[in-house]
Amino acid sequence: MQDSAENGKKRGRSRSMGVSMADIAQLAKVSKPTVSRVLSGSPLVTEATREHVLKIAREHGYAVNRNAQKLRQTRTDTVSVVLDFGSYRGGRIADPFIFELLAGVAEALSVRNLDLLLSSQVSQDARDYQDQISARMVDGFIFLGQGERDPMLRQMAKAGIPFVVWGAVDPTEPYCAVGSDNFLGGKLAGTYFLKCGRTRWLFIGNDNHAEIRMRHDGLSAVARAEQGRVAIDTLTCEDMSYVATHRGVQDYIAANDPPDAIFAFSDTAAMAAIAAMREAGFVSPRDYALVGYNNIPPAGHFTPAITTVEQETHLAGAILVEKLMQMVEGGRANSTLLPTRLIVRET
Amino acid sequence: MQDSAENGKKRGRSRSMGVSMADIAQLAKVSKPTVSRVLSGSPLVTEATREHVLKIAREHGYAVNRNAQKLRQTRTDTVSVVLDFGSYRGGRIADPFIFELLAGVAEALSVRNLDLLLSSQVSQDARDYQDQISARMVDGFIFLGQGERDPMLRQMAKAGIPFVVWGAVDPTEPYCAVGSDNFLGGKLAGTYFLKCGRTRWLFIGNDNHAEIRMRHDGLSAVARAEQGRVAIDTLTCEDMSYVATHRGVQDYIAANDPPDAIFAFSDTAAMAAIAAMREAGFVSPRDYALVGYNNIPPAGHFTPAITTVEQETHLAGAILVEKLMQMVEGGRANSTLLPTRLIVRET
DNA sequence: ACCACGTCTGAAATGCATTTCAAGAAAATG
DNA sequence: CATTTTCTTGAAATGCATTTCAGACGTGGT
Repeated sequence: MQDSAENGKKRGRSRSMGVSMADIAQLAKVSKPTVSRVLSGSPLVTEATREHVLKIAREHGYAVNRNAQKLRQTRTDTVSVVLDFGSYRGGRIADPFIFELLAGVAEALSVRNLDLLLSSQVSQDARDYQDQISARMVDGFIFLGQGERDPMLRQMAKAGIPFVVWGAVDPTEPYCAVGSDNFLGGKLAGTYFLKCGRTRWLFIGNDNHAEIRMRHDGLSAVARAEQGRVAIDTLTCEDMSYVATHRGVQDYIAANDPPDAIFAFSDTAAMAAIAAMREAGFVSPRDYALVGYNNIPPAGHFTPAITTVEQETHLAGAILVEKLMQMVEGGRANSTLLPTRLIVRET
Repeated sequence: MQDSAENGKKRGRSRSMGVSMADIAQLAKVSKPTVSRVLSGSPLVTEATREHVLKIAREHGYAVNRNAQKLRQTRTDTVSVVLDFGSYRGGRIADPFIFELLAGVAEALSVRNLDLLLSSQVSQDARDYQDQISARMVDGFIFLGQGERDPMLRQMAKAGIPFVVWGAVDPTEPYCAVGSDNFLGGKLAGTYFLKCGRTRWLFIGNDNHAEIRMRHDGLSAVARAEQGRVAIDTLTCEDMSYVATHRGVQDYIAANDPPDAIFAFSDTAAMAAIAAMREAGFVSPRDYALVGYNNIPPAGHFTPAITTVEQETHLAGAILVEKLMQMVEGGRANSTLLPTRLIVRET
């Protein structure tokens, strides 16, 4: 008693158990390897055999057992996408940007016929990711936003775990990151502020996040070049939620001179800033210039429309997947900056 | 030559191949079943054995091969979440609501230690889903939004494929759906319009989508009860994107008397309507009452703030997963309406 | 007519963990 | 002390597809 085909014979038919390749082989009067070859599109079978087997397989609604398949093969053709929902759920703010990014990745994976395993339970321990590789669950990881887990990512890179990151591109980091040119993004915002003649700038964002820090640096660089003609201040909110940002701005303008330019780390944060400023009687663009980040769909339709730095999510997904697969196949992949530009909206 | 442990012996050690359970068993001087029991937390092993094996396993970074595991077991502990990114990408509108729903489902799955396979490549053929079950890829499906695929869902239900749907709850359908009480949602909007003294209502939405049709029906029921005191019209846009809705409303008000109340199928659509109306000189709430749907985070911060029907995404996720697992375990599950209420915002 | 070579197909080995069944050891009972 | 239970543990069978390797069949060459 070896194969389920024989089983079937010995212990009566349709046991409500699924059919196996052996069953199809028997029915088609060929061997398992032949069925396997047909189903995987191998050119080593005659057209006649191929059609015959295919017909039988279809008739019986047979589908290759993916677990047996993956067990035998080395690759899993599955990619884990790690997305920290938690950090977005704070204050019920699901930034649409991340969603678009996810859609971009999903699309790119499906083009290559790879499965997408979505991890929402985010671990800070490199070992957990190593385990998933060892367990042959996935071929690699795509991190959407590196958040504050840089040290872990370095460790993972050292361990040779294939992964790519959407986020800050820092050539000194040992891993492959793809992202917009955050430093340039910051400079674009600063240049825009100068063009609008603004001199009291406020940066909203948390420097613990590498992406955001680089935007901050870009903005600061422009300010510094003005040699004292521009004052720049920073507001770090408790978390990245709408609510925290809203409160943060309220508190800020209660305690300080109001800024005449605000650069927020995201369009969502920009919306929060707009609301808080309006409550205090300041409206953009009359009283202050505003720049957000991401160019999420509502940004253009908000009142006021939000000037913002665009991120190309579709392209991002394609590149992330491409880089990851390079690594999975044993190659190296280097970080990439995506085209980054300012979308000016002056209602 | 049977087990990889023996293999190891015969063809030299660390072949850069992963360690298997047999290896751990050998190292720990126990048998494979014992290791298996330890790793699956079976109570049939002594505490001493457990710790000893665990220690060795950890030392060697061993993780159970999930493919071998799933091959042997019947369950896959994986759920496929089907989400038609495509239909949202039209016009680059990623409705944050779907994202929140996804987050809710992801959270609920992770609580139960189930993996989430995200399918973005949406098939209209029931057989493709049957294949995924036959291939032991997943235990069942969660459809986020039934869109226009009702017939297929019926077929799937008949075939006994375990799945649940977020969307319209229709007791006459043979499958399990979870969703807000769309009819009630429509009635709430109508009642609100009456309270505001509005008499020329416009419904924006496509009746091909069951959810939306039911909202329409709810609204119409209220209008009908007014016996002619209320006029109600419908605007069906080309697709559900922001852009199409915006253009649709523009065209509508160019050709018709402007409505004094608008009920839009989503908050995103509501935003589009607001923009189009404003361009024509009408502002809410002065000139017209507006009700959206979903209560997405920006709705409360938009100008004007959007009155909307709330959907509880977190609860939705939990219920969807619970129902699905009931079905996977062979039980039946019946459709459920979630609490549905109007969030009134009058800026 | 015989050998070489190319094409197609099949038997057996392989990847790895779980489950069943039975046996051995230890503890409880008479 | 003999015997019945109760725990622990292990050997072997099982789930299923892919890959390697060797064999079969047919065709072109001499």
